[in-house]
Amino acid sequence: MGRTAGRTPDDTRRALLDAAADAVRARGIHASLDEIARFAGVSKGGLIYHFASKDDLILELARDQLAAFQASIDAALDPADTSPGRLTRAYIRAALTPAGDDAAVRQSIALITQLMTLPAVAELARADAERLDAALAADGLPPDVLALVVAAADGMSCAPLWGAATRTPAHRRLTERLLHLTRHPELWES
Amino acid sequence: MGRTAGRTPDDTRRALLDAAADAVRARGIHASLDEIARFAGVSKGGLIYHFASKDDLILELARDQLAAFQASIDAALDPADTSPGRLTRAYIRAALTPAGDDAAVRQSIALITQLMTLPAVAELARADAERLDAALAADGLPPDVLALVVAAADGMSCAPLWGAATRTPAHRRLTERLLHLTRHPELWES
DNA sequence: GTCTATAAATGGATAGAC
DNA sequence: GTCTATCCATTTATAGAC
Repeated sequence: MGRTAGRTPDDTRRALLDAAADAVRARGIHASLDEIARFAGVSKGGLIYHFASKDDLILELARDQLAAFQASIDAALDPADTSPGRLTRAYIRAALTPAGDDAAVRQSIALITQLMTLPAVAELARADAERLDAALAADGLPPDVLALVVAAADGMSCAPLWGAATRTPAHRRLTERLLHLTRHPELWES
Repeated sequence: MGRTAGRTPDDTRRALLDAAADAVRARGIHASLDEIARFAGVSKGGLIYHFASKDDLILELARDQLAAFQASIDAALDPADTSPGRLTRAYIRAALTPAGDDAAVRQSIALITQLMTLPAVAELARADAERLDAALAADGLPPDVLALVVAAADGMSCAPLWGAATRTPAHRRLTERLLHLTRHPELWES
């Protein structure tokens, strides 16, 4: 008894994580458990059954978001591309192209900054960034070119944070130019 | 009566804004008024005398931070430099060099993201970014070069947000390279 | 101009019913 | 497996003393 027809515990958990993401995006990290729970169609008590505390919920949400970004990098890997810089190209595409419904991926940057209010999340994100940096460093590009390309991609993907204009022709051209540079690093090194 | 010896109302206001900045950096946007007030050496009641509400305090703090960043750009303007790109170079220096005690300027990025939880602050920051973008667009550099250089500077200055490594040799080299590019835009345009 | 005391609201978490 | 009811801590904001 008690099981709501048509929703498994995993479904409920998924719904709660999604609701938490929406609520935090909209209201910031202080979105209340009550708000999140109602948004997911459960009660506050129901939420607490699935996540032991608010901190626990936020930490799991952070894990979920970081995993989603990594998944979008993996999805952007071109199997036919075996040249140096293939991971870097996937990173650029994942960070800058609104592929699929990945407008969400862009927004998740703003979300992560909210989640990082929690020290445990900050540490998780730091470790994740370190892992990614190491992988990129081993991607076969000259360090100077890698630094430029990653910085530019990060800068463009952060722009929405400030409400700056994005998806302008200049930005699209720049994205292409960065991808081109990873294939011809000598253009920058020379 | 009542006036605490040796501190004018403006001094108190300044102390409260500084304390709020410290508290929000340390504890996030949910730092309590009580905390902030004690840190500034006033009572909660004293704080509320100077700022009508917490939202008011946060909004004024955001104005203060944006003005400080603009001031550091102005300070980085080279009077002897009259070539196209002089404002862009000042922007790069302000965003990337820890001049003076401007380690605070770097940290203020993380602070602003916290403050943007407040919709009024988000709007303020958006308008400020728009103003800055317009000024940079009128700086005389080819749009493609401007887009690259600003994106790369933004990306490097955002890196600490993720706890990523910063001030590495590669970053210092990249900063110099970006400044160089603003003086020789044909290197990228060609 | 600043403080104390307190009101009023909200949020996180627990206990136990169903 | 989920909900209701409730407790307790925290927080913003007010009222009024000094």
